[in-house]
Amino acid sequence: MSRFGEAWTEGELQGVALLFRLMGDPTRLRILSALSGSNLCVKHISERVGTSQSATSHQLALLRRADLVRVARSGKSVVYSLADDHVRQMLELALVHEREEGRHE
Amino acid sequence: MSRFGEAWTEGELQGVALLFRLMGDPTRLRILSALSGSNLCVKHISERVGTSQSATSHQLALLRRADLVRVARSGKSVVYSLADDHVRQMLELALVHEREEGRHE
DNA sequence: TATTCATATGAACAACTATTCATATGAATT
DNA sequence: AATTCATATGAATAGTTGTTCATATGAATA
Repeated sequence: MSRFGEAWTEGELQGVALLFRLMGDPTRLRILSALSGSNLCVKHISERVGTSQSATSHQLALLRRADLVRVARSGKSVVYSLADDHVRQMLELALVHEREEGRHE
Repeated sequence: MSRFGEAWTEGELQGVALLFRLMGDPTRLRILSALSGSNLCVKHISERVGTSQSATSHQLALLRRADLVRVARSGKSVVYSLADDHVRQMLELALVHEREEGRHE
């Protein structure tokens, strides 16, 4: 479990880098964090996160393309949810790490 | 375990965002991936990752400040290692996620 | 089918960041 | 103490990216 370091192909490395990069933006992280609580439509995400409809949609498109979130239509609105449990686990791990290092007031 | 979404403070959010952002750069990810195999000095990291000594050192400084890696002097060289097991786990989770989604050739 | 409402998309600009090149630092060895 | 070798740092530049504003799309309802 500790020696998977050498096994990365170039494609995997780029993919994982993209994944982390996408999670590393405050707006997108807020979106993911919101979605970790409940599935939400774009409007609600936008309100909750505090970003414009357009900005929210742009970011959701990125998250969608990277399979970090899933989409489903419900009536007039489009509902987003976290792609799977890995995403949830990564968010949680990062939070735990952050709290342990404790570099925030 | 699935309802920690609301609990994020601003400081935590920024901290976690920084964490992911740092892991989201190909060069830094290569560094972390290399360190997940074994502890290495700057020179060896530089060779292994294929970046200049300067670039490597700059990136290591960022990783160090965010507590993603640890430092120890050994003779003339400075040896870097992953900060803790959370980092290793995050790398592994991301890789698993990436492989499952399988968007790489 | 016409209209509406929610979401998506495109172009452009501002802000951020990774690398390079040059040089500084500083522990270890002589 | 002087020198060397590994690492760190600073400034500048080029490339990347998030937001805004304007507008397009398109499913759902009347």
